[in-house]
Order: sequence, then structure tokens, then C-alpha cells
Amino acid sequence: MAPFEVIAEPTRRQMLDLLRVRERPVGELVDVLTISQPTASKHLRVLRDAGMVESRIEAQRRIYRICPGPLREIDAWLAPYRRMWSERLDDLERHLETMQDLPE
Amino acid sequence: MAPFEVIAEPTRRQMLDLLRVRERPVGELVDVLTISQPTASKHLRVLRDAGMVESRIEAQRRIYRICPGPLREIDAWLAPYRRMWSERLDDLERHLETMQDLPE
DNA sequence: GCAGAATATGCCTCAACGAGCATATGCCTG
DNA sequence: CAGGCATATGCTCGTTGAGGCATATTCTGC
Repeated sequence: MAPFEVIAEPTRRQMLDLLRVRERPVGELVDVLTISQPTASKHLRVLRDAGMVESRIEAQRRIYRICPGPLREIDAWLAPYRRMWSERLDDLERHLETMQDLPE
Repeated sequence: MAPFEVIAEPTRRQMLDLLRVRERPVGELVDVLTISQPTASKHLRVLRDAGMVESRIEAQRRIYRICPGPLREIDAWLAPYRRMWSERLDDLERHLETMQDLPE
């Protein structure tokens, strides 16, 4: 599944947001997000297949941690648009300067 | 439709990429992307409802142009992860410096 | 080895989405 | 105002994805 589709799912974004803070076992994600355990496992499967998380085994638990790498593809696609905001911001700044020079 | 779901569709991302360069009529998007005209119109509808494009009428044509605003939501979500790459890059740099200090 | 905890998987159902096709709408020209 | 061009919409169908539930798997401690 492509990175863009992976993060289209709100629950998966929340999972990444939680794992970004610190690594966590599945049960903790289930508790915090109040979702069923199978649902959590399936979303984690998708995230793992997409290379966005890794899991480590600790006793009966699987501790998941984030791998932000694949998100760079999204960031790369977004980059040109980010420049557009900056340009528009520059336009705004110039406009404000003009307003200062020529107060109506 | 949420911005994340809108850009999950490859054709819609291509449309945005084309409109980012310059505004274009529907027919041009149809030709460049080699998709059917109804398909193009439907995707443009989704993009318009999401506030990512605007259309202007010129004779029988509708000229579409980009409105990058809603993409900022995606960029905002992505920002913390972008910081993670920077940190890792810093780690790599420190590691390389250490290698220089202690060549094995 | 067994009971139980933690997680993964399989199967089913339902809803949503995208494409194709036909058709409607709007506008311009002769 | 008729005919044609450009675009939008409606309908249908096939596919996909997410959740619920039951069950399989794996590990631990006794």
C-alpha cells in the first residue's frame, strides 16, 4: 500500500503520532485509541508492510516503534506546494510594506 | 472529503502537480493524463469541494487553478516527523565527526 | 505440559470509491 | 435557433478497505 493511502486512515495517523513520542506495545495503542485489538493489529500490519513501523518482541508483548523514512515521499511531494505558501507570504509582506509606505 | 483522502488518489495528485505549474482547462488535463473526460470532471469536483482548486469560466471552457491552502493541514501533521529526520541527520553528522576523531 | 496473557490472522459484511457509459447542461457560432 | 463544443452529472458495476467476531499462535510461569 502506498504511503499516501496508508496515512489516509485517521487511526493509522493517530498510531504514528503515538509512536512518534515513544515506542509502545499493541495493548497500549488499543487502550489509548479505544479500538479493538484485531483492528489495531491490522492497522499495524499495514504500517509495518509500508515500512513505517518496526516491532520488537519482549516477552509476550510486541513493542512497536516508528520508522519515519517512508513519510519522506509525502514530504517530497509536498515540498513545491510549501514553496507556494512562502511566496504568498512574501506577497503579503510586500503588501503590508506598501500599506506602510502609502497609508490610505 | 478530508485532505488526506483527497491526495491519496494518484490522478488527483497529478492534477494538482499540473495545476501547480499553471492554470489549465479540463480538456488539457484530460489530454495530458490520458483519462476520460467524466473521470477528470469527477476528480476536479472532489478537489474543488476540498478547496484545493478553483474554476473560472472562459467561453465554454472552465479554467482550473490551484488553491494550496488545505495542503497545509497535511504539512502541519508532517512537521514533527520532518524534525525527526533532521535529528537523525544530526546523529549521522555527529557519528561521522566521531569517525574522523577516532579513525579505526 | 497447561492455563492464561498478548497478539495475529481468517472470514464475513458493509460502505465507499473509482471507472465506464449515457446523458444533461451551458455557451458560442453561423 | 440549430448544431456543435466543453464540461458536468447520474447510474451501474466491480473492487477495495475497514470493522466485528471467532480462532490460531506464541510466549510465560507454574
